[in-house]
Amino acid sequence: MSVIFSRQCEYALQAVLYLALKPAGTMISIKELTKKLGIPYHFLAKILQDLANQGLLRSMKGPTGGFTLAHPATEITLFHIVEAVDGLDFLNTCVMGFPDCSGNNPCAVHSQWGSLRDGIHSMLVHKNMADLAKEITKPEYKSS
Amino acid sequence: MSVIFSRQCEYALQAVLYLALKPAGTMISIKELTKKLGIPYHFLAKILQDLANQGLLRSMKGPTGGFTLAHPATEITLFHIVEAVDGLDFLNTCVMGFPDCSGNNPCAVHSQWGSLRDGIHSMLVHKNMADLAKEITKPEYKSS
DNA sequence: GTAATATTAGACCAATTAGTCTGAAATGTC
DNA sequence: GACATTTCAGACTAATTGGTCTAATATTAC
Repeated sequence: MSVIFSRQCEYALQAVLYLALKPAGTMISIKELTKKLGIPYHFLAKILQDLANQGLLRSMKGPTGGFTLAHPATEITLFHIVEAVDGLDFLNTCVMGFPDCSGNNPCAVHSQWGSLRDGIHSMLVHKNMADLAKEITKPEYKSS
Repeated sequence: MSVIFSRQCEYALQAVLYLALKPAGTMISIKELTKKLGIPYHFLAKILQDLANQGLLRSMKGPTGGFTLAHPATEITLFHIVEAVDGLDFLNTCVMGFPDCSGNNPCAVHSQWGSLRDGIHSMLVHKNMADLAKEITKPEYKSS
């Protein structure tokens, strides 16, 4: 199975984007997220805890508690989330799996894959959560 | 861990390319491939058997036996190999993991990812094994 | 202070992917 | 025909990822 991002990472992207749509500082519970996004409760809990530990989210316990972005939506990019969850190895390793592939010992698709990969990299770096929030049309993100 | 192709698929790409460098019809044993490419013997055996069953390779038993391309190198593309090993779901599914993402219900990066994905798709379709063979500089493919 | 509600921590289980091993079947050489 | 060499088939193990569960801790509201 070819894959770009792990399922964990997909869930993280969905959840952070959901948070980005709420007024800054609004605490959102796992319960609400899991309900709106259809992500398994405990699995999502682990992912959010991890993001909180890495400083991307802030969390608070108790009723009225939940998660919220730790930084302005404009300052959180796709890159930050992917980096935190999946890591960035895929931007530096050979697409054909050669361990020694590099500029002076390139594989047969090195340069062509290189520019595609740069396109992906650039998208990750430039798209922040505020950008994404503007483009949302999906019903699962609408109303509370 | 983000990934484009599974390890199986990477190994398949490496092995098929190796075969493409030999004169058409030359039988290459798993032993030679595993030695030159550093891929675990029995694992590679399974992958090659699978490719043979799917009609991409031809195989023969006994001494002087081995594997060879079932079609001219110009007619085997990256696309064929990826399709046979990993499948092509990643070209049709949402990069953020939304099950209902589509043209009339797009996710926030739908169109931008769409063009990157098309670039990948196009590379897979247009690069055939003969093209790749021409660009080889890697030492593991040199000499016998 | 008590109860309700939320995250936190970590052990645990299930499914998929990666990799190993063994024995059988086919083919070429002597 | 005997033997060496190869693929073939399938069971098996190991590692990673995906997902579940339980008990503890913090916070709010009464």
